[in-house]
Amino acid sequence: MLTLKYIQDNKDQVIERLKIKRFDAVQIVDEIINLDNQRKSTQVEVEALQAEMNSLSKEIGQLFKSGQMEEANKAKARTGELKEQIKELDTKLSETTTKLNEQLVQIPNVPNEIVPEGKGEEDNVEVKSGGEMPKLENAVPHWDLIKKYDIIDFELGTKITGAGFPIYKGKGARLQRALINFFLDEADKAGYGEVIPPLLVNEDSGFGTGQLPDKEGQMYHATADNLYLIPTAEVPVTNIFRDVILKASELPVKHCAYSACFRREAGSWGAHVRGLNRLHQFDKVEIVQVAHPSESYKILDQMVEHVQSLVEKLNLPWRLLRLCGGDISFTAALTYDFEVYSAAQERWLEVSSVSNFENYQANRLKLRFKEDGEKKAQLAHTLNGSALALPRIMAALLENNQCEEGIRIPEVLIPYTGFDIIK
RNA sequence: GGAGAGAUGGCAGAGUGGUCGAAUGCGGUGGUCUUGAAAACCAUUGUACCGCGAGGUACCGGGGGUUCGAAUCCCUCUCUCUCCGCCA
Repeated sequence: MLTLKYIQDNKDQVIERLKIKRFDAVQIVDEIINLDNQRKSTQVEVEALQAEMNSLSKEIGQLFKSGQMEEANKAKARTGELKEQIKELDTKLSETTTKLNEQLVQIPNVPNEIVPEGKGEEDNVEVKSGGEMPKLENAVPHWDLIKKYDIIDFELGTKITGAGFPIYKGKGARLQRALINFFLDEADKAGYGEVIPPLLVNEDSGFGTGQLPDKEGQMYHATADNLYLIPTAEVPVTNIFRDVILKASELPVKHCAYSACFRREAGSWGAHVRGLNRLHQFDKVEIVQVAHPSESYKILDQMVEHVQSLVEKLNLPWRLLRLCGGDISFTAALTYDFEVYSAAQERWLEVSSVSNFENYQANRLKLRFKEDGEKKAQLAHTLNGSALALPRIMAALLENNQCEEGIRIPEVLIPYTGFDIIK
């Protein structure tokens, strides 16, 4: 969430910039400022009373000690009213604080200046692109290829779990594992320390990265234990740093993680979601960084370059989009999407989303750092990106590399798969 | 799953109703000494909010209660450890 101070100091700017995210902040910002003023004045009142109570209690203690019972009891009588008042104001204070936080959490992150205006996908701006478009005639879509070569079985997954939980088989499973290992190795080379995080997280973690309370319905919820299945490794990995104060010299912290990801995708089924295009469970390698605020945009570029190197090594035609205000997520300040071209579907598929959250997540996480010699901790910046999400990469690889003999495996993956063609 | 013990500052570990935001040790930081370092010695060392400041308030796992007053007593939740059971 945004910090109160930022909202107070930049009220007009916040309202103006959030228009790009198509969020009308006029009313809520006023309400927040009002609530905070109310909170402050109530707090001042309570604390004055508490101070009085504290000193009175000390007096009483002294009186008892020196045996002045009568005086002591007289003083005790005075505390009753104070107690009442404190209790009343205390309730008011916590109510105000709760309301304030409820409002604060509802304001999206302020987009960076370079976020383009726009309503949705169609207004995203292409920044750059690369790779060669495959020249194929009568390209077969991946959902037919996987049947032909028996490498992924959707029906079997449906039987065992439900739609959107495919079973990878034989060379399909092997290719999946090859991609995971390739992505992890590349991340390792780029200096990202690997972690294997839990796949279920508690409520605090869901809140820390912004999935809760906003996107509650998007996550699978294990209600018996009140745990959520992670929609992305971003959640557990970023939450490593919840309530942490780092040294400035430790920044940036770089992590990567492979995990299965679980998404309910409620209400989002329809056209364009055949085959591997949209799943309830999928694999992804995620990269996460905690950065110094002065460096976070430089680091965002580095992360984009890292992802670019991956799609290039896989020989996939790619393009990089800067998300417009209408398409960028609630918590991000700036997001780049990578898309790869899928030859048979003749469309671009999103395979990575790389974002700078500035201090929006850090403020929820209480993730701070201290400058050398400084006493005051300040909020760090968090960033993350997919590097990469597997299913659509798989889809594009299968479709783009199909030929008479079978499906050719990209050079870089052969050491991982142990075969160079699926036939 | 059953029984018991526990949760205190970066760490270890005192503190069982007031003088406790909290002893002591270690660690960290600054300094003295030294050619430099180590050792020793001295000082300093939690977070947040309010206030221009002096200062005030809150926090001893979370929440609630008793009391004029709670780290300390009571209830409850979570977590950790030990033993038993089950188990990859």
